[in-house]
Amino acid sequence: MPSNATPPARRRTSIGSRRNPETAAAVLAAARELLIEKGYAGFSVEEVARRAGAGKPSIYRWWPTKADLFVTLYGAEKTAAILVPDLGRVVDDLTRYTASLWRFWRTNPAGGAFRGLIAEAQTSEAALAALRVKFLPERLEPLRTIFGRAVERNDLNAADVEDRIALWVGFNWFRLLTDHVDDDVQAIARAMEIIAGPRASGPPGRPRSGSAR
Amino acid sequence: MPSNATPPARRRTSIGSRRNPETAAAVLAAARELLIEKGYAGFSVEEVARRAGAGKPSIYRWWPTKADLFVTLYGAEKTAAILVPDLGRVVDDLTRYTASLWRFWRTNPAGGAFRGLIAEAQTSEAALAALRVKFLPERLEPLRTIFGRAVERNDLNAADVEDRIALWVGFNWFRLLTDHVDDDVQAIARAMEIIAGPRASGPPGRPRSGSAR
Amino acid sequence: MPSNATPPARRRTSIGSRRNPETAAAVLAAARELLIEKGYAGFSVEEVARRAGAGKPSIYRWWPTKADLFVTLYGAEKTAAILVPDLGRVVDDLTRYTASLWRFWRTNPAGGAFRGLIAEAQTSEAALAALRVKFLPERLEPLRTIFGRAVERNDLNAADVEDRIALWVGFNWFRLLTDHVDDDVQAIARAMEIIAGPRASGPPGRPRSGSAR
Amino acid sequence: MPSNATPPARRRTSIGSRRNPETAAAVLAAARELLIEKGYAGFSVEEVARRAGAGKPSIYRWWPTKADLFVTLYGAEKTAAILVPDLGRVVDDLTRYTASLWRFWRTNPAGGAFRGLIAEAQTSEAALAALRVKFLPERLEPLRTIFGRAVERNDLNAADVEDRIALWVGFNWFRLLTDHVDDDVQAIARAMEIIAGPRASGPPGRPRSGSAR
DNA sequence: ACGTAAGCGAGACGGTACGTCAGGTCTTAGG
DNA sequence: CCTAAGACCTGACGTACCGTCTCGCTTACGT
Repeated sequence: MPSNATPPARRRTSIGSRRNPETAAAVLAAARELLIEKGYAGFSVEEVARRAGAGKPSIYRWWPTKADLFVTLYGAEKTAAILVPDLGRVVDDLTRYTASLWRFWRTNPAGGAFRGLIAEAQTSEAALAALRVKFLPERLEPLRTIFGRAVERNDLNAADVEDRIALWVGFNWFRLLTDHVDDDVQAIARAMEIIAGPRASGPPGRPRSGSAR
Repeated sequence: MPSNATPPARRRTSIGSRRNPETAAAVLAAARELLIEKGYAGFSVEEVARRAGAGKPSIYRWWPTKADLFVTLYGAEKTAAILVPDLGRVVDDLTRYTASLWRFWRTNPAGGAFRGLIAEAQTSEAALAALRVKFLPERLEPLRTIFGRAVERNDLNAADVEDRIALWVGFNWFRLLTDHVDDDVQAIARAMEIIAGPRASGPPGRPRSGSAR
Repeated sequence: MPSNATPPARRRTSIGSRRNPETAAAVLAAARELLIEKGYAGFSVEEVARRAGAGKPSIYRWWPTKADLFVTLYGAEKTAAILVPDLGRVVDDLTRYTASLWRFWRTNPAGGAFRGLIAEAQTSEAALAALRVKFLPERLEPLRTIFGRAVERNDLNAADVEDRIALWVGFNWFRLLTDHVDDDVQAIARAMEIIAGPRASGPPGRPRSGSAR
Repeated sequence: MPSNATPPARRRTSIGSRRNPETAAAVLAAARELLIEKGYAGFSVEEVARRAGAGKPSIYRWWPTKADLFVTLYGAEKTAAILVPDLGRVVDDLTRYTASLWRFWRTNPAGGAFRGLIAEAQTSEAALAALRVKFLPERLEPLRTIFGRAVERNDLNAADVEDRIALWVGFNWFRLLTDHVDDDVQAIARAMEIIAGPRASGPPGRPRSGSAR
């Protein structure tokens, strides 16, 4: 995608009654830049339109919600970004994947886009729906893959997976939303060891032995 | 303080050169109601001022940021709300405490206030700082108590506590921000069992023996 | 022409390299209906195209200006609508003709079309020219006929006619533009008696013999 | 009123909870200029706000409708503009007053404002109401004065006045809306002679004694 | 008989303006 | 010196139309 965004943007003209991919690209490029420059605060559809040399209605035609724009933006960045590791041990996979994800969040506008999406979801019902229905299921695929392998290896109980995924997501959100997605791999690893660890079950008072799985 | 908030609010006048506690109360009451009625979306300082029969500047004088208002509001609600259970087993304590917290979030404006604070923190550096410095440490005291007891009982390693707290916080945020703070105690318990469970450590390929701590 | 306009409109396709009269008819029918339904306010080319099942460019091809559309529309309605009365007395002719015209304006889209044309002329130089050059002269023919007969009868001076026509036009516009084209024939008659009456001339101070009471 | 309008407009600061007259003045000045520069076409609240260095909401607060803005604008110009002549003969008074009015329309933005008001009334019900209720009655006072004197002199029948006023208004609108408010006093005088002349009444077929030329 | 030229529905596009909403600042008047 | 009140600027929101443009189709006409 050419960086034809910020200056008034070379004149694009309509290509008729089908969507103009150049326009879409220009909008996304402008949104990307804006996110880098100003973060989620200071992000506005108005400004995106200005930079992209697009009309606001053209943006609203394709992204009826700011959230939709963030989703697309995030998707565009994520494409071909993070490999799902397969190191034979679930904690290692989780740690590496999480560390990669955080690096991605730190170095791309994606992190900002995601923060924006979550913030938006607090304000708009539509954004919340987008987050829950369109975004999360798709983005959690890698996690399911990693945990799925662990289940196949009999390292984890299949019934646990959703709970562990919820913990993983929460951990990541917490760090992202408090702007703490650093590169402390040790800290990540420690959290992952708990997420992937055995349950603390058994009779009260005795935290149990031979626990999980 | 009388609940004189929502209707045009009985006329308050200045009480001279000292802060008028009635005004502060009316503002908080109005904010409270608004949060209950419409949630964080649909919350605006403008509307609070309208309901409280106060001027916006009066609000901004005492709560320079929306986030400050949320902090006060959340604090006012939480006070004297949730007991820290002591059932002798960390999972049980966590489960009960979490369930209580979620009920609190569902039934008080507190949930909305907290969502608002987090959302605000994505936009404003000041709010983020407030969230991290003033808010979180204070609100996590109960958790430290619960985990502290477990450490004393030798059920958990002291070095783990911060990691487990982070997981617990993330889990709660995730649920809150996706509007999923239901009363499924089973689900809570399952998550808590993982949070309080042993680590998955040990040599690669061997998911651990004699695991946690 | 079938009244196939408002519902999505039976599919018309091109009839080759000549103008498709069905399309023109559908556009005019849709414009007609829209004007009846909503009046000039609420009239938009967009909506006409929607109702006619026509493309906007097809409309702009044949009516480069909204004003042109109104002109056509008004012309189409007026055709074969109002007879020029010949009652032997100019006031009676004027009164009857004016009353007929107002009824026509009330019951046809014509009134809306004319209001639209005048309004458009305030915005567009082209529309103003159309109004002055194409429209007015043609539409005033009946008036010239009526006054012409009066001149032949020696009831009026030929030199007066244009002035009286201007007064008549103004009176009608005033009523149309303030949405007051009612059916109060008495009021019309009174105005016509003045328009067709003798001039108030004579030396200053002496309003002239036999004059106004 | 200083011409402090077009450049971003020297920074005005609020004077507290009472309307800022500087703002009102700046808005009106900007509107005035815009009307002169571009006429009614090309007039937009947006542009007025831009030039006045005012926020759109500030404008809408005080002039809820574009029409209201035109009314104020017209009023501001008219103030101290046209004297009501008293020459002893109604035709002379009308002619002189009308000629003055047209000159005023030609040389001030007022003409544009009035055209805008009328055009607006075709589009918005509110504007139409403003035109009929607020504007016209007030602006026709001079006419009532002139005709009132004629009635007192027994030159005219009191019952005629409203009809003659309607004709006068229509004549003026016609000329204004077709951009024909020239300075042909002869033409004005001829029209006024008819407006102020005797009625053409009497038995059908006999246009009444002493009548038309 | 067939290529070309035009008309057509469709609808995306860049724009401009609309009227509204909220944020946060400022000033007044008064206690 | 604080307070209530609300005007103010700013800037974004999402919507409605404007008039232009291009597509891909269909048809009639001229060769």
